[in-house]
Amino acid sequence: MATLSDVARRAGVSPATASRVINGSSKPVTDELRERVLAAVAELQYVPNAHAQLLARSHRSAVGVIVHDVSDPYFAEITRGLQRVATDQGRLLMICNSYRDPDRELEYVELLRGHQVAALILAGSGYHDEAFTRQLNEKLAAYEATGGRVAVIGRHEHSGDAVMPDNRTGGYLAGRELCGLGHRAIGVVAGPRILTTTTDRLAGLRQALTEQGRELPERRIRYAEFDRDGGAEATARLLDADPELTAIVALNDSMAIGALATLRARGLAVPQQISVLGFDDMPIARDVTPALTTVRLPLVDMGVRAMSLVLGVGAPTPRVEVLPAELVRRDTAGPVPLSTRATAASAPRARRGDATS
Amino acid sequence: MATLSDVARRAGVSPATASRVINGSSKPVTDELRERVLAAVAELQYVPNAHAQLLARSHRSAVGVIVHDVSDPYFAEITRGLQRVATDQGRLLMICNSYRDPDRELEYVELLRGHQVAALILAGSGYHDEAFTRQLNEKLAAYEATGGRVAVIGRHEHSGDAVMPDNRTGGYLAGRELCGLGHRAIGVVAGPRILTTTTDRLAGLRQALTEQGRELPERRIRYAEFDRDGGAEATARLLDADPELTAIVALNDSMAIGALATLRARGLAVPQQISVLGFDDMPIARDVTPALTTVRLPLVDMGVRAMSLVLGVGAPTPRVEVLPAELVRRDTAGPVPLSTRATAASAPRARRGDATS
DNA sequence: TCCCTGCGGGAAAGGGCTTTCTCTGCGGTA
DNA sequence: TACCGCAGAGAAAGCCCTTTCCCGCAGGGA
Repeated sequence: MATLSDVARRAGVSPATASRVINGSSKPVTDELRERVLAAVAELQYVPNAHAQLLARSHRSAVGVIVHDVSDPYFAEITRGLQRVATDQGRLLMICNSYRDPDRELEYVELLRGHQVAALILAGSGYHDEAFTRQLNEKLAAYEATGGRVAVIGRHEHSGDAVMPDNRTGGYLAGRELCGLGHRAIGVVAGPRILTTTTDRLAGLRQALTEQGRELPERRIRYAEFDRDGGAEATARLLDADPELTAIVALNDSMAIGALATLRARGLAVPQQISVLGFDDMPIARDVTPALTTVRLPLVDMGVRAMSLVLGVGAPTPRVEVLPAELVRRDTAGPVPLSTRATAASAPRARRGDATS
Repeated sequence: MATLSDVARRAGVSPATASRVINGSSKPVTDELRERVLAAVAELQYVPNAHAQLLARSHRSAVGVIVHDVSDPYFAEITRGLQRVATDQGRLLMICNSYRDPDRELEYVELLRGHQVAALILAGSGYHDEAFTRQLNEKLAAYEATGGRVAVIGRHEHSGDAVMPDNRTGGYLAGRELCGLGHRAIGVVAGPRILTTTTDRLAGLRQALTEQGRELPERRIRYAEFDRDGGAEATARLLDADPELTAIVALNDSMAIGALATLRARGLAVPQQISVLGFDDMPIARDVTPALTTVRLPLVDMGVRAMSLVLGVGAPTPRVEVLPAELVRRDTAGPVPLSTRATAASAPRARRGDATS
């Protein structure tokens, strides 16, 4: 690879001058030398070594992002928001997928710190795990002590700036909607119980039901992976245990899509025989049939806010922005069937839950 | 930020020794010194400066990837394959989204070169654009001249290693299937015509129709963005111009989903009144209703192959691996309606194509 | 006893760039 | 004419690591 001194030699100037031309330094360089340098750059196909630059420059520019999985639409939307602001400010983003593995999350904090990022954004649910939370906070604190900025999206564990979707109210809205439609036997297809997102949404849901004098017993909750297959499988288990269910709340849209798949495989009509509610309102929610009734979260906006917090001026006290959840009525939630499911014929048949495959 | 010499000073050793302990060098260090260094690292929360490391180490380890958009399921799947191999070999991936902007693609090649990546993978369609192709090839050649490895996925423009989905045969399969079902009035919802992926798929489709003595006139093709909204909009335009259509081929699944949305909005039953075929078989294809009949591409495998090519031993002559396309029959393609759409009542009504919103 | 060997450790030379500081030479002022 | 100031260019000091090279020392063989 050609280096800066190669360029300088070829142009007959010092490396200092070459550097100034290439970076558009404020220091003036005569046009003739400038031309010569530019010509040499073109001839040698010179590209500056980014590591050397970053090492030599004192100021940090890139921003590190840790998400569970960018290809998950939930995070894809958040990332879109992050990108928008970052691009506007000429920042590069380094995005890492933790795949919901706490250890990997910890590793990535180190890695990004090692890459001298100016700021760090952690998006995704927190964990009910004391030891992990403490470790993470230590690492974040160490990073902040050296001037790094940190913001989290959707997790409580960090004491600094945060953008929080109102998961609890979202759960509440889902519960209230279903109660309003007359449902009593409501099952929940939940994400991993170790995630705070799961428990927050569940708490809101439970509160709504309790207020209406109904209940949400543990036996009507199934925990699984927060994805399509997890939703399909959890729905199958739920139905097997309790064929009387008239509604299912999935704690995110991916799971809801899995739930719809299982219901379809079992021949249960949505929403005539059973209602389904999702959560997040990812783009695909409107394209499934029937279109998914769900709780919308302003995902892109969450990303925008978080990035703005972290790139803007710091605040003496932590800022927490809570973004509201909102119910989006589409076609998967309807009134409770009059006969309360006298027609639950197919449930026992399809025991194996093969919709998951 | 603490530096290596801070650690060394605190441990009372030389930076060389500290470095050896931290990196697990092959050179032996006595246990006592090792302990002291490790203690200092912990106390100072030391994290090595990645840029300094990369600069000091001669060998390059990271791999650069340029895709159109990771959050697009097509590329998410490919990326999954890339990741799998890279992780196995302890390589870091730097993933960049070009958002189908050729200039951005060029920029990212430079950027990644500047970051000293060991290899470069470009995934996504090529462009029918001489000037761009030449520029890109120059840049890639310059990179390869300095020992970089390059592989492309799904584009012909580079003369080196390549992994190619068999787009043409895929298009052919789609066409043959539709012909077999008796369709004659077939419309195409296509991606941007500047993309080779679009033209390759179209070519295969056209070949199949021609073989069956049918034709695919330009007026039955609509070009739009390669995404859901593009598909919805193109379908609306197609239907407005030609209400006699009995089948629509969308050149990728996202567009197919948009097409289904438009058809639903217009009250056209799929597949009873009109058939729809997709392309790619992204995961969501089986979850829409009716489940999408589509042409499957082995996306994950494409990623695996490309990464293997680029990390394995080089070959004197370029290797091109063509991966086969395969028709997946689900529920959106059916026989041509007997009455050849006497019931096309709703098409003129919904002129505005408001399903796109 | 002497020399050689090998082990554990440090000194120092990069790696490629930015940026401060220094130097030269010119035009302008007193 | 002597001096000052400044524009424009270069020298050199880092930035933070890794790794080679070298040195001192202890142990073993002759």
